Amino acid sequence: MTTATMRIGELAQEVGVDPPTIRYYESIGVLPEPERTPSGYRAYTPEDVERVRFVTLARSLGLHLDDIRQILGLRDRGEAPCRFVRSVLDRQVDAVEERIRQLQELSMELRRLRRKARSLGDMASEDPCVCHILQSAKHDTNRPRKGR
Amino acid sequence: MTTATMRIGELAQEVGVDPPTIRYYESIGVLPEPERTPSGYRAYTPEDVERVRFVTLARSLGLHLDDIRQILGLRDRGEAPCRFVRSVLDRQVDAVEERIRQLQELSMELRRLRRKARSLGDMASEDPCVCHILQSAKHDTNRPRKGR
DNA sequence: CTTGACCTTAAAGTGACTTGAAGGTGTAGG
DNA sequence: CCTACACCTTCAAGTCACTTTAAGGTCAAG
Repeated sequence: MTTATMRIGELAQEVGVDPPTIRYYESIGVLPEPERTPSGYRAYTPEDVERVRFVTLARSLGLHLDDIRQILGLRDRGEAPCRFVRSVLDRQVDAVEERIRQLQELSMELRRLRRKARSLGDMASEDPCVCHILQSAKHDTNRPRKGR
Repeated sequence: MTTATMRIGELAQEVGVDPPTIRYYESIGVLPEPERTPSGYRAYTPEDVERVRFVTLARSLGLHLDDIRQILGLRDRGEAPCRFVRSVLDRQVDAVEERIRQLQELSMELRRLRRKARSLGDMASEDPCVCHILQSAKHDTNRPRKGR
């Protein structure tokens, strides 16, 4: 029995990602180096489809590729990743909810500024300050930088 | 009357950013090239403090440096940036609220998975699938990629 | 005259890709 | 057989908003 293999484009289409993304995952060790056809094309198996699908699923939950690599690494070594997955999930819930709180504060501030902007009309360009609208914002309520 | 100038470290401390950040802003044209002392140190004026403060304020509202550069550019050419600021604000409110919606969906999904993970306990590592917990997630409810 | 805090530049690293250049492969049509 | 054309290959650079590192110059205090 010979296993049916597919090239990178077919795998990509199957899962719904771009071929360069798959090559990128391979380059950082999230996907193993696949077999090659005699002419050097990557030849993927159905298990690879499953693995890439898992990666995109985990990414859509906001997990870092670093965590995903560790989960897959555990599996590859025959260990159940449950304990690790639970801790990642805990961290992720906290991070997402913290981000939501920040964005809700930001949203209120933006709406306040927009209301003010609409009521104010255009300012004279001779005015010395950069922007009356934005400068009436509270400073530093939101300092995220990190976090999806 | 000679204007008191300050070096980059003083400006940075005043506003609460790192010196490299100020040099970065200069390199992308958000800040103009400042005067230099005879030995080559950047010499900033109080107006520069105001300008950097404005940039950090706008950044804390989530505006892109690209938009901020445009706002400052308008001002530099003597035009009032009000109209542009209003359109940026409109876009930003929409973007932030869309992001909040995505994260709220994501948060619910993550909590669902975590509940399941806790009730499930550890799986046998002989199990063929990568991760029962994560694989029970709905696929593709959230495809952000972009957006702070 | 040395120590230490500050400054300079240029380059590389971050995360998760995307885009581009330059070229090889494979197949269908004329 | 030749030529389009879609697909594949690698490597490098671009994205965004910085942060970090390296290698060196300046300046005041002790």
